[in-house]
Amino acid sequence: MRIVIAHCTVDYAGRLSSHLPEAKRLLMVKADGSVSIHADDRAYKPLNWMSPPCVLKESERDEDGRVIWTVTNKAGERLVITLQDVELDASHELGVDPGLQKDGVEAHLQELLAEQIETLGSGWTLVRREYPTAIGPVDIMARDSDGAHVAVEIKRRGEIDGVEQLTRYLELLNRDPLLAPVRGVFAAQEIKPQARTLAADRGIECAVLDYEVLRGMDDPSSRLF
Amino acid sequence: MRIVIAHCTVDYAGRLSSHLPEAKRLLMVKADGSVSIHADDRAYKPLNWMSPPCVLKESERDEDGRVIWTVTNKAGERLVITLQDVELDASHELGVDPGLQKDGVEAHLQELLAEQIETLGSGWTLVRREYPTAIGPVDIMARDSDGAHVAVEIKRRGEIDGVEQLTRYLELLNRDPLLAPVRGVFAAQEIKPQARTLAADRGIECAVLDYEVLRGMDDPSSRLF
DNA sequence: ATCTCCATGTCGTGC
DNA sequence: GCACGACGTGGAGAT
Repeated sequence: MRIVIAHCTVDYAGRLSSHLPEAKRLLMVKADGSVSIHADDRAYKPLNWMSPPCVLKESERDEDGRVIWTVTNKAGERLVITLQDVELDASHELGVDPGLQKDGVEAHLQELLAEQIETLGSGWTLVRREYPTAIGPVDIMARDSDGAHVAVEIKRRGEIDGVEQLTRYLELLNRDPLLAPVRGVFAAQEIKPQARTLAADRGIECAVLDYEVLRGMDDPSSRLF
Repeated sequence: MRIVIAHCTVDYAGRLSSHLPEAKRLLMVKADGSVSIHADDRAYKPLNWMSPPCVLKESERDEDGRVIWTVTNKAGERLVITLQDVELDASHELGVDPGLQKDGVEAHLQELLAEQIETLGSGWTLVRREYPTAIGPVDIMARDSDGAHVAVEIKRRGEIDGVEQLTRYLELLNRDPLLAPVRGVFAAQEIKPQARTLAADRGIECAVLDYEVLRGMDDPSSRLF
């Protein structure tokens, strides 16, 4: 990884056009060739960048001490950086990162809820996770205590688009006489009021999931029986 | 801005839990207090981060030469970084950035299309941009050559959620007897097949916009009259 | 503070 | 390769 701190101007032409007036900034060149330009605020987002795969060409220093970096990719996007007054230019070998281990995302919720489908209703049974349909997989397909099918859409945060998604699935599933009528359950750790209202309007039930409880139930050390 | 290159392990507990095993990484502390941790690949995304506003507390060096950074925010999210073998620790004053100037985003498309609404149909007239409704503004409200209202949703890339959005607007607008019937046009630089299919199913027309042409038409230097 | 929607979204995954 | 959905989405603007 190469870290440069310098005054620079930047022009990007690609999916849009953009320009950065001259200012002192951080330039980061990574081992995969990618380049990003950071200001002194916002942890996450660089002001400008080029994602890999891409190629950086560095010009000779001109009579005013300027250097031009031209970063291009296959799609014809182009990032041109003009540097001057370089304060820092450091290269460090970082090696391959072992990567981030995550816990608590939607996949976990789905796993836990599938194992404990009775959380949603007594006597309910799991048909399968990722139940395939023509327009994509339903997170969980289950049957209620009467044997009727229930399509469950799981979100970490339940918002309107999740309800729309489930609505599309239900519309399709209910066209299948072997399945219809299919009930819908919108399950999330948190459900926004607007989503709850829309769900009610569509005849979709809502269920708020408690990740800690689901995980606790799943944790053998916490089981009483 | 403070740049540190060091071996570190990272634990995050907040919206999810995550862990980074020990490896050499770049740590960036910005003037707004935000912290991000970068590996040597992917230009855009840090492995881990804490967005401002947040507070960084740095421990004393322990007997093994380790330092612990604890970054917390108001919401109770917590990022704990254990550093050792610090290779670089550099601070640079960057100042406030003048910011990015953009050209070619949805706002521009909307502006240009509003000026040239006849692109969508001969004899069409603009009612207004950002036409207000109870559930949010419609990008463009127009009238066709028969005087019928047309709601136009503009996207850079037309996907399903854009069609859903327009559908919600149309549902609402068509309840107003002073407006109904309201036609819908889904306009984008590129429309995904699934979105096109859904739009057709909902009786919504699609229009592919050419940004260069719209801009060219708007550019006084290119006008012939 | 909350809600909404855009984004050069990025990133993984399944086809 | 394309398409779809999740993301600690982030970030900006309006209510």
